Parts: sequence; structure tokens; C-alpha cells
Amino acid sequence: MQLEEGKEKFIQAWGTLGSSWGINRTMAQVHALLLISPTSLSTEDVMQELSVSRGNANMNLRALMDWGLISKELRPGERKEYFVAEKDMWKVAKQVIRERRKRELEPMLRILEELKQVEGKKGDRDAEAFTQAINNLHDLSTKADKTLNTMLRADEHWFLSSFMKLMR
Amino acid sequence: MQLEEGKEKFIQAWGTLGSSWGINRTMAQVHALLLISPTSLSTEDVMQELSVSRGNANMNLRALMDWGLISKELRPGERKEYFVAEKDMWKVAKQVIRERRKRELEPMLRILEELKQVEGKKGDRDAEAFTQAINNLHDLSTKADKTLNTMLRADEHWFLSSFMKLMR
DNA sequence: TAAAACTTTCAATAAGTATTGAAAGTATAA
DNA sequence: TTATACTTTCAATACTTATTGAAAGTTTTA
Repeated sequence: MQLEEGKEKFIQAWGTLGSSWGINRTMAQVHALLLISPTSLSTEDVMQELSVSRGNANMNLRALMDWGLISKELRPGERKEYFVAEKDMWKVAKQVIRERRKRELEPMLRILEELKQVEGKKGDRDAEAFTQAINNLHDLSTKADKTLNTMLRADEHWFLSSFMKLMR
Repeated sequence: MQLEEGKEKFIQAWGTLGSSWGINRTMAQVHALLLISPTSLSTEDVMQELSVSRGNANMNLRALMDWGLISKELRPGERKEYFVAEKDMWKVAKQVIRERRKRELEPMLRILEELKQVEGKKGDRDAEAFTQAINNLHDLSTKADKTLNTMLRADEHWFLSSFMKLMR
């Protein structure tokens, strides 16, 4: 396969994967583009490469900054802003985990804690099933939260070798 | 908080969480409804409780079956089909991991393998950055795949206690 | 201070996804 | 076999989310 075809394919695939993870397609494509780019790119470059409007490029570049997946790079003597992606995939994965934990897991934990306070007549099957489900879910979520937290503190070597060895 | 309000809140929250994970809101809500129901429910029950159409209820119940998160329950002497959700949250989590691994991680691995074959002139920075990114990603994905595979074989006790102890 | 070079916003619109409901399909019972 | 009790399908439609592009905003340079 030729390089251009490969790039195209990768950008497409990353965009599709993003969609099934609740990430807007263009955002994932911009990320893919920057991941495989040896140099930093401007908004114009992104518009050009992906054939998207200025507004769209701008909005998704900002979103990627919010997620901590890319950063601005200022070239001396130039006014335009350029963007680079973090290239270390383990760092990328950790950052995504960190953000989703903050944006989804933690709010869900707060809701589950609130729902543990639900009152139901003792002996009511509905109330018992509810309490049971909420408690189990809260328990699992708490454990997942702690596990993720630990993973995030671990470095790649630890995660990928010691941990792997232990697991097999 | 009263039981009814709690149920409502949980169904809403689960639906919202689903959306940010690429899962259709109604599907997540049907799942939530069954998770907190002490008895199995029919399509009619689901339509009633969530105020959705027959078509919608049917389609999402099927999708949940495809994901292996709920199953049919036939009541002796009744023609109608009833559905129950797996209540063990660890099993639920494992099943979701299993499915997403199959539906997303594995296809992505196949694509990355294909993209490792991309030809680029030696010394071309673009080609080198591309190859580098693909290789790193393939490497991380393979490791994640193996780790998930191992996790799926582990039982709850192992995962949540031995593993947790080791991690801290 | 004004013009130029850029970035951001946002209302309009397009594109994508989910939902409805009635009709068609299927299986059981009479 | 026909009627009944369900389940499934799917074209039309509603709803949600993403995208555009022009205008407004901001910063730098002359």
C-alpha cells in the first residue's frame, strides 16, 4: 500500500472508532492527522487536509486541547498557531482514561451515592431490587475508579510488563 | 428520595451515560429498567414504562440480547416473551468488554496490521512518522487486547482483591 | 491609529440517528 | 384451517448532532 492511501485509511478508521466511543468523527480525524504528522499543523492545514470548514477545524482543535491530546506550538516569527499531538500512545491512552473518569465515572458515582439514599418500604420487592442493583453498581464503580486511579499512576513499564507477567 | 423518583433518575442517568459511550439512549434505558426490575418484563411493559413505541422497544430489546446483556424468559403457559437482565454487575462489565473488544479492538488491530505494510521512501519524514505512529499504536493495542483477554478470564475475586492489593 | 493577519462565534443548515406506527410476518390455539 | 396473539420490519418522520461560512472579535504590525 502507498503512503497516501495508508494515511487516508488510518484517518478514516480512527474517525470511525471515535464515533463508536462517543467522540465526534471530525475530532478523531483531526487527532489522527496530527498523530501521523511529523510537523505541527495550522488550522489552514487541517482544513485543507480534511476538507472541513474553518469553524469546524477550529472547534475540534479546541476540543482536542481540552482533552489534553494536542497542544499549541508557536513558531518564532509567525503569528499563526500550530498544533502538535502527543505521540506516545501510552500517554494518550492514560489521558483519555483520566478525562473519561473525570467526565463520566465520577459524576455517575455521585448519582449512585444519592440513589443509595432512596427510601422504600421494607419488604417491597421493587425497592429491594432497586437497592440491590444500585449497591452492586456503586461497589463495582468504586472499585473501577480505584483501579483506574492506580493504573494512571503506574508507568508503562510497570503496566505492560510486571502486570502482564503477573496476569498470565 | 422516593423509590419512583430514584428509578426515574437511574434510568435517565444510565441513558445519558450510554450516549457518551456510543450506545443509543433507549437501549441503555431499557437495560437500566431491567436491571432494577425484580421480575422479567414484556415488550408491552417496556413500552409502558419508558413511553416508547413497539418498534423501538422491540429493536432495543433485540440489541440488548445481541450484546448478551439480557435474555428471554418464557413463562409456562404464556405466549408472550419476557426479558431479564443479568444482574451481576461484574458479569455485565465483562460482557461489555468482551463485545467491544470483538467489535472494535479486533477490527482495529486488523487495520493496523494492514497499515504496517505501507511503503514509503526511506528517509521520507512523513513516511517515518506514519510508520512510527502505526507501530506504537499496534503495539499498545496488542497489549491492551492481551490484558483484556486475561481480565476476562479472571474471576471477580481475583480481579478485585488480589489484583487490587498488588496495585496499591 | 489603521490595516492586516489571524481566531472565535453562532445562526442557519445539512447530515446523521432514532423513533413511530401501521402493515407484514410468524407461531400457537381453537 | 382460521383466528388470535403475538413479534418483526421498514418507510416516513422527528429529533439530535455536526458543519458551514460569514461576521465579529482579537492581536500584532506598520
